[in-house]
Amino acid sequence: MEKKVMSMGTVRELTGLTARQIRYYEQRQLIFPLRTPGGMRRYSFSDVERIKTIHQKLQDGFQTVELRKMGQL
Amino acid sequence: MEKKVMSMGTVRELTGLTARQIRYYEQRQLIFPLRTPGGMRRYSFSDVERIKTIHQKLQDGFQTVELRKMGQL
DNA sequence: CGTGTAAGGAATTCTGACACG
DNA sequence: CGTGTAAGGAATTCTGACACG
Repeated sequence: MEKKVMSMGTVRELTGLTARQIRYYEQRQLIFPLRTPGGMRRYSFSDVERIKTIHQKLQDGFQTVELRKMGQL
Repeated sequence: MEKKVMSMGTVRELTGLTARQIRYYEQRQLIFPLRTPGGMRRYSFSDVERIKTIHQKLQDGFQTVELRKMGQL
């Protein structure tokens, strides 16, 4: 499940989040999608799970900086 | 591995085949990718394996019609 | 039969910015 | 801080067709 194979659209479907949210988590150094030669992001199933957890934590009141420090998620 | 999550580009990478070949196998009823509302194809890891097998069989001299009859691959 | 390619269009994604609170 | 949105461009994919052998 580590293979980075899905594009933004699929991740949006699987997580229920918006592209904006997903990209923001990356900007905050919480996820690290791969890039195709053309610049497109590629995510793994693990990334999807991580994104869900991140969003959940944010709902619980945490901030992205804290989540980054926590490391695991 | 049944989830249809990857687009053509990823499948091309994982199989080493061209989009033309992959679409042809679909036209021959050997694989059945999902379609996004916008008409884009989505494949699963199982599809990728199946595509590899199909190509191998073709190399072995089989024809798509025969492969379809065989069913399993 | 299985695959290559040029052609034109449509869907998808990307970045940087302005906005809100 | 986390997210929405309009803007313009670039990458990706789609289909139908002509070609070859």
